[in-house]
Amino acid sequence: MGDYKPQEIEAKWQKRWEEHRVFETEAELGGTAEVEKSKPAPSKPEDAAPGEKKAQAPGAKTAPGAPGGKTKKPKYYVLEMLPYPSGTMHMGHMRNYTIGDVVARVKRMRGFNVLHPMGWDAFGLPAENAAIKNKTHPRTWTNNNIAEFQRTLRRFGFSYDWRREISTCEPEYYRWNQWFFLRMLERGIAYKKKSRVNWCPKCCTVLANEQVVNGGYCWRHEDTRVEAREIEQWFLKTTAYSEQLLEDLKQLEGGWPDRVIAMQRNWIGKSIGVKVWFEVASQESTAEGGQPKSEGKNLEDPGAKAAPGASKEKIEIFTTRIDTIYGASAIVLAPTHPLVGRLIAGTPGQAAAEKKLVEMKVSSVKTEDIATAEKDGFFTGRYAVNPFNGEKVPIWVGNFVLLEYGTGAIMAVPAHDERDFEFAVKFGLPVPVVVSKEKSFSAEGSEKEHRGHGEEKKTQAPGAKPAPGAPGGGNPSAQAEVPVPQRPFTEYGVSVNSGLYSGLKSEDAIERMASDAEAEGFGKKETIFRLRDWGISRQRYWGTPIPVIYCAKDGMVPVPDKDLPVLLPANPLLTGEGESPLATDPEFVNVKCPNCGGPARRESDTMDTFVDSSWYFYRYCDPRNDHAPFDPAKAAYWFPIDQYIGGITHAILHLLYSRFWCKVMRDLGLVAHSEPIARLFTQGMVQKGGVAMSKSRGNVVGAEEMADKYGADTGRLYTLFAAPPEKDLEWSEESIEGAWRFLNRVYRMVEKHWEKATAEEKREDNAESAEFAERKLQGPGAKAAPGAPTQKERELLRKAHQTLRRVTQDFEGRWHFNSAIAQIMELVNAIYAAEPLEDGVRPAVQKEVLELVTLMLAPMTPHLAEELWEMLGHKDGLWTVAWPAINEELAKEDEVEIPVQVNGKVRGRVTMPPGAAQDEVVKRATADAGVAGHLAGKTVRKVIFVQDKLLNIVVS
RNA sequence: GCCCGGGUGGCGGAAUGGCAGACGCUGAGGACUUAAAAUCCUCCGGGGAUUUUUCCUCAUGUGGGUUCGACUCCCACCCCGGGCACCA
Repeated sequence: MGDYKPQEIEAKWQKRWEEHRVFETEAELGGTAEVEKSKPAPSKPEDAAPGEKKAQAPGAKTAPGAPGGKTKKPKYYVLEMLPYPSGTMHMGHMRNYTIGDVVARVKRMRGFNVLHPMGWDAFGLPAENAAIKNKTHPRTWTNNNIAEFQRTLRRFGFSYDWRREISTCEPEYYRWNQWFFLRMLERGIAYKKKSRVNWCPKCCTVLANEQVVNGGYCWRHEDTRVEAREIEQWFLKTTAYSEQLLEDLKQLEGGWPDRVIAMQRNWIGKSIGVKVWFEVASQESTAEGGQPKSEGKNLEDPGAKAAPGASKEKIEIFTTRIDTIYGASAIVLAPTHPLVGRLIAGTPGQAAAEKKLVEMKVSSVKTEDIATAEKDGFFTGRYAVNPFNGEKVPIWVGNFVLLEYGTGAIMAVPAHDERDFEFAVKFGLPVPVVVSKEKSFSAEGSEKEHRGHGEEKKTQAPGAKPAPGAPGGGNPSAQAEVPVPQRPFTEYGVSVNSGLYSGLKSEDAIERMASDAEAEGFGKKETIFRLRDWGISRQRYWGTPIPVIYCAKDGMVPVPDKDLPVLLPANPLLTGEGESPLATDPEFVNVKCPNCGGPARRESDTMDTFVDSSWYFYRYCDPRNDHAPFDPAKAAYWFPIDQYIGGITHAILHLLYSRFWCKVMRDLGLVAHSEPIARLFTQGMVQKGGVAMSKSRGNVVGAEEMADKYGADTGRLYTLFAAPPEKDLEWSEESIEGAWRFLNRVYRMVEKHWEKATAEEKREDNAESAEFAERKLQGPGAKAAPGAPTQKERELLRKAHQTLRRVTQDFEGRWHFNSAIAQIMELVNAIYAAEPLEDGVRPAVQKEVLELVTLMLAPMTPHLAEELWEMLGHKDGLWTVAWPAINEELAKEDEVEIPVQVNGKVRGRVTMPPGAAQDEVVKRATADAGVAGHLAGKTVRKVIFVQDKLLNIVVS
């Protein structure tokens, strides 16, 4: 007799699991041993490499990957997101891995060949920064952290196949990043371009757009504003897959949380519209006084004719609402638009415009302001011609137009766009209405066929003075036939004041006008995406070197496959400032050209670490392959991932890049599928004091300290019980005490009965142990104890099997681990309530009930469950036992209590055998005094009867 | 502004059309103990009636609706959290 000592129990079973290689996958393909034969992960300074120590454990079962041992089990791939080994493991990690581990263990008990691997997202800035600070090597820092993190993971008994461990900073891994890069380079998916980039002065490196958060701050340093710089960068053409990335989201519906799909869709940002070219009117024409020409779609501008030598600039705009083009009262260019300089050259206001432009360019860098900034802009002094009606519209520059999106130029339609309306109000541009909500109005408006007079309908924005560029200003007789809108009307309606198109519904107008624009040669239907290409260049040391060489003679030359991997130099000079550390290392940089053998220079950028995590889950299928990233046959067996589990923080970046990578691999012929992850689960955060745990807030609870205090099983149980897994979890010391008490209560319960139960049972049946396990696999039919069961036995067995039914459901379907635990607690309470068990419950039944409790707890508190299983007299580990089958016969109720309602209020209860017919229930119910009282003197209108559930008598 | 979540006792939460508050925490009381801890047992949403057993009534953010019956479904609104945001 002793107490529950989690530390002892946990160490004992972890050792045994390892000896018996319990968590290793079975061979997915016939033939060779899969993982063992290959080399262990190299260059781990202290930690013994995985795969070594279990070579010949005494009493080990046949190696799962033994030759010819192809498994017949169905596969199941469950994966938690690759951790960055930042040192200590906190409760957020712990919760993530606990959920995954329960799933993995349940699936194993249900007869699946489970792949449940773990590895390290080992490249990245913190290692480099720590190395600079502590004057160590990033590899040393990283590997120390990995060792620490791994020790903690093992302490929690997570059921990983450690043979498959990978670390992305090892050349054996990152050489395949380089290999993929070269394949992408061959296909034009990887390319280099000069671009304005986000520069974090703290990281001293370039950030991806996605890494810029909160409107202009570094995602790592939320207090540091990102600056803009122009640098040559490597990009991966994610935009080549925009349409597929969007389209294939449909495949994920049902398997992924709706909000993640929504966020991805939002991020990709598809817009269907039209590009339209507006010709720029010559300056002479502008000087003429700007009387617009009204020859319909003949675009020849008189000014342009008058000066045939003048170049005809065209401004390309993009719009999703071409139906509003008759309401365009300006063209607005981004301040950084390349045409701006040429347009203002030679205009009277050139000097002022240039000054203004500089101001706007500076302020637009401060992205923080953009969201809240007031609309700003200026008139260039030039006009463009609306190709639909030949009308001249002023060309403006506006701070709200982004060069990066669309064409960097828009047509401003104030009457039908919020943003344009705001701009027009501020600068006094006209607000011509060209879409009406009502049909009758449109008929009226479309009567004037001479489009050239469209401007007569234009009205000044309320309270605004005519702007210099407002054509309405040149027409003093303009009068408001159409009321000045107070708000822009942005919905679809019916076109008005739109020439030939007046009277059309917006949908039809868009279609017709787009087609006409194409036919006339001044427009093109176009779909644009918000998604940008993925900038992967980083000017840092601790990442994958980009395998490219620059030769004075041959230009850019890819590193040949045979020369991979391009290794990181062993001893970099890390300062954290200035140029990339690789660029200043002559041994790394100076290289012979692979083509001509002449002197050349190596690329010194390294890759974004999101590259590492975009395909790592394929490597787990074949982690030691040294001639390919993985064997396609193995990936075909394991993929797609059946269940991926991680934080919502990766809803966009990591998952989008992973989806992109998969499609590239598909096009390379490596995989046949288009989506790598069939099901995604995003667990909630662990909070303390209502906020996420973080070092800066100082509210972190370490996994290690919790294991010290209560043991791993209590920690696991607590995180599962305290909240449903998708919701945030508020850390509570009191609640964890509750979990601890419960496990002690279970332990005491089993301890009290095991000795007697097993001893007596041996007399009855000394082959019980083996047979029990066998029976579990065969399904229902608890071994009938000789003689008729007692009432107490029936009740206990019923409760046990009912619990099993609910717990099975909670594990399989909804992942309501908290209510599964609540059910088991109820069962344990029922067993306590039935004490003394000796009184009326035979040992075999005692044992059956206790075994069910143990088996149901096994996925959640595996160490304790193993210990209890052993206490209950089993020689073979619990890991050999299948999930128990529900015995519906035993679970069935003898009688049910049916609430009886009168007019929907419970007025009594009757106890009936299950399946009792309505007549009988009504008969019994009306005999009930409480019910009868409410029926007296009333007429029964209706009787609602739900078998075994409820009776409702409606009276009046 | 747009798009997602969410709102139930002192607290975490359960119930997805059928007895609201399972299970746990906290709190109160009792048993055991010289005592404490641990353990075991009982009670614990508000209001009211009743000596007690018990009964009535209100209650799942607010207001409507559908239904014999609504935490659950529908409409409108309020509040909280998250994501996106001059996206043309």
